[in-house]
Amino acid sequence: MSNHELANMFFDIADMLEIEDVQWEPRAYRKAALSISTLPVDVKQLYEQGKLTEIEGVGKSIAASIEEYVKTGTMTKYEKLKKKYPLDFTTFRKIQGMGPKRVYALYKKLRIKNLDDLRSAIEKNKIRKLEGFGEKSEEQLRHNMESFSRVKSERRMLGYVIDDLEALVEKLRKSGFFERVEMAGSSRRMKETVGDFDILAVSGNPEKGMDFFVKMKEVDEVIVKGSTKTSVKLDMGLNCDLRVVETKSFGAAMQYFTGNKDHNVKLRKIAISKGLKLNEYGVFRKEKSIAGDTEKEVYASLGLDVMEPELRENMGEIEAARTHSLPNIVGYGEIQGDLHMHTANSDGINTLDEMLSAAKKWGHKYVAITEHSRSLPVAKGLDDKRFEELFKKIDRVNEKSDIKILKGVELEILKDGSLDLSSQTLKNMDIIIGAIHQWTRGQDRRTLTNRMLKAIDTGLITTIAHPSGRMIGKREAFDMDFQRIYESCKKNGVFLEINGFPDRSDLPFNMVKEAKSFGVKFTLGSDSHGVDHVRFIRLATAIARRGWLERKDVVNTMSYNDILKLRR
DNA sequence: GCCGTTTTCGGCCCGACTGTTTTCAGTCG
Repeated sequence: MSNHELANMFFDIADMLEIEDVQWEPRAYRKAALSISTLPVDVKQLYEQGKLTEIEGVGKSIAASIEEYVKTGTMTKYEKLKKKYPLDFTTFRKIQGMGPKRVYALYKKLRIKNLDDLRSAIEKNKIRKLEGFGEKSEEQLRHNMESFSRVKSERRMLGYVIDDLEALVEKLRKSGFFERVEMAGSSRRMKETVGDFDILAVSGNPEKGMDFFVKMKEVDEVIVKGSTKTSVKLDMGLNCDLRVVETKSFGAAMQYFTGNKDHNVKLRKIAISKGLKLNEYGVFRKEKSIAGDTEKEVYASLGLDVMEPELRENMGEIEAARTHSLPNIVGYGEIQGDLHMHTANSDGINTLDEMLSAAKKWGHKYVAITEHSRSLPVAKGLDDKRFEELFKKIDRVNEKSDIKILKGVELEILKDGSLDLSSQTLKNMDIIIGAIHQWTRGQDRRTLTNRMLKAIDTGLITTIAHPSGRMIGKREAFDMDFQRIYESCKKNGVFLEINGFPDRSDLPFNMVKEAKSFGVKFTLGSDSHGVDHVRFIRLATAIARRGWLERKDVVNTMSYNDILKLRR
């Protein structure tokens, strides 16, 4: 049983209840389904720990359904409804324009149960004759069914698309049709994956502006087009919404479209409690607008300090804003160097010199060169002797280079928690990044946790590389007792890495926030394997910010000399 | 069915766009 499967069942229940015209319950089931589908851990594990109702939107009744399903493999509520509506909701949901009501209308009138039925009905032009449908609806279904356009806009890793997105915004700015263009949505919050892209603009001539937008070469397909809202599919596969608002509403709109959803819902409830109304046009008392041109004003009207976009995840920031206790999160410009980089000496593709000049161009004052160690042969890991040679070379370069190099290693933590190089070699290094890459499959929670704890206890490691081990879309985080690891890191003065390589984005921001509460500090690394990756330090910084880290929590805000002292 | 700065009962975000409608329902974000 996977989270995905369970979430789909609850989405199905929501759809079926909506057909039955049940009030409110569909919303509850959808909310639970959404939380489950984005859960970082296995639901089954939460069930075993008796923590099901800690999931947002899961109460007594839904928890009981999950329990039933875990124990018996069936869910009575689901089965009962499904008997009445034997339809492939999961597939239909992926087709734009096929909501529950239309799905049911097609079933009732044409017995359409699945994609094949739908396809054949469309081929026979049966749908256009139905009440409530017409020729255009049928054409649209034909198109959306074939392209599955909603599915094609899959979540993308921000690190791989953000430069293109920013270039798109810049193009709109330069078009002359807009007075102002800004990025909003999850990319403004610097979320590690984005499902679509929101742009906000002010324009004296929105029709012309929208015309320009839909004709851009980056646009593959127009989904809807109006004078205030236009949605397109970009050639990179992401959907993109452009909204045009008036200047007096710009702050409210930025607030509204930056989100996230839970953050906004909470704000709106606060507004209601104060007798106000909050929407994308402003804050209103009765009909009168009392705030709207700036985000600061909007938040202030609700009794809140304004916060950085990265914090707007409903993770306590609203409470902190109310009590004026928001963190002063680390700035992108405060990062002085990169503490995780590879060159062609191990599995990178560029030379030391090439990496250095790319880092210098980025603005770094120092970088740590941290090649893999010998027990990772796929990455051409170095043994003691080759490290010795590499460090001699680095010493020579350091003498005349204005960008400084820290001598380091990404060191294999072996199967039993011992380290991959002699302590003599390690003593000559400035930074030692302990990493678990292999032999995890056969290890259970206790074994893996102890392996990590043993490595931390050696007192030789500076920081832990990509600590959770997750790979977005490929692999879940390690099953480890992270709280014990945080405690041990704090006790031993070992840092945790925030790895900015998009597929990793590790530690994840919610775990960063938790680790910080244990008093742990962090190193940021791009994990660059080539000059194109140097920019990923920005993503690592974004995760630090989303995890509420301040300047003092981040080692990379220190100078080269201070980091050297730290090691000693 | 869930949840608590409005609450253990009574609310639950709200506006844009589309197509098929002569005033609105459905879908989406």
